[in-house]
Amino acid sequence: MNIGSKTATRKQQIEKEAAALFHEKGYAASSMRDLAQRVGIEAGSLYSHFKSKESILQKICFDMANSFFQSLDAIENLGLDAELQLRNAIKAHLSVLTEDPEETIVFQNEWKHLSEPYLGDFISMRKDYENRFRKILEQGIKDGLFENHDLKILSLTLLSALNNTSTWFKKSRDKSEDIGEKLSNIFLTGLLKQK
Amino acid sequence: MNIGSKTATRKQQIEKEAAALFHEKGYAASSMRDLAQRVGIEAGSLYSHFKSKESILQKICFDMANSFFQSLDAIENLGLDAELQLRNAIKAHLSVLTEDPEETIVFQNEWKHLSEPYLGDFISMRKDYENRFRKILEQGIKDGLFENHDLKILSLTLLSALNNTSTWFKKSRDKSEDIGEKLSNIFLTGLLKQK
DNA sequence: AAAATTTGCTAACAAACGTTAGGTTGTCTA
DNA sequence: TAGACAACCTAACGTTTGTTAGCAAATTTT
Repeated sequence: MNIGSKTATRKQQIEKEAAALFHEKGYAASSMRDLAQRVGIEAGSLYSHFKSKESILQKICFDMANSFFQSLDAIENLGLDAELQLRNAIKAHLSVLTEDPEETIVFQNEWKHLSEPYLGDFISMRKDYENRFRKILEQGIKDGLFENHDLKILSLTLLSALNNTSTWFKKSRDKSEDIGEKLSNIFLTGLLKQK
Repeated sequence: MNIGSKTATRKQQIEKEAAALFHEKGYAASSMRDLAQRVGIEAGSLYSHFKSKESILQKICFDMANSFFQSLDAIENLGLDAELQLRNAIKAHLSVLTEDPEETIVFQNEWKHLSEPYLGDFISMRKDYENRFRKILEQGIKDGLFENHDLKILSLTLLSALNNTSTWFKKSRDKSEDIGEKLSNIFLTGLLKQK
């Protein structure tokens, strides 16, 4: 059965190769023949594992979405103050992102090619996730810990900065936790030396 | 001749409509027949104005790139301190971005579909632009004005935050200068109230 | 050992794609 | 007014696309 094993199944191999291909060329410009060649099989054979091209994209997008969601679950309701909660959320987000950088980029850039009802589901999941980050920032402001910045701009800025790391992160060079700490410090203490 | 006039030429109209279409569906998933229908002509007629589909993308990408470059020219070598220089650079970048939000998004997301030598030119222009932002930050650190954050992470974070505004900016609702000031404050003073 | 399932191949389909050739119409220029 | 040119149309081209049907081999389950 090979469930939970370390040897990748064909299906997993296809998914991994698809993530790399979709990342490189974009979903729409990637053909099933392209993908098949990378895997080392014929185009038609892909349909023994996925029922359509879009279903591969769906798998990548929703697997990543679930990973990001779960990474936040472990942090909330721990009674931490806003600063620690934010530092942990940043660390958690980057941990998921750096584990699968190519899947993350596909998740970020290619979701618009999902068809309904997947598209709607995806968008609302994304909105929920943004809201959970916003809640942390809101709490920090309420508690008088954070400056009273514009909440919408603040949360979107933070998330865009986190997500952008996927474009330059290299597993062989960068450490997820280092980046997390540096990003946390940038946002928490700001650029100016004296206040 | 209509040069410099306010009535858009067909070519400009096609470019505008292409930006909207490429933004909505992505370059690869947008067909010339799609585009022609939006303009109100037949697909073949597009070739009286552009010699290929890619040449439309080239026009959009390099026009935007030039706009962003020029917006920085006016700021450098004015003898401003790093904080003011940064505030002005942010304002300038957002001014260009908010003037043509859809072109900006295409510029950001679809450049990978350029072929050589345009692709290489584009990438090096992008790198140059990033470096000019980095220089401002570097100067601020050297002068003891800014905290000694990781320069690479800092500059990429700042630019990603700026660029991300194109995804939610609405001309009817948002003011470019407001966003610039709020973003500047977030980055300059940070989240924490006391140091 | 028989049966069922998984995995893959080949060949082909209908549709959509970017692009071109050749012709028509209208408008500006000499 | 004659000619040049720009803008647009129709029709078609060769390619590539996602996907399916039918079949073969291998592997797993019963």
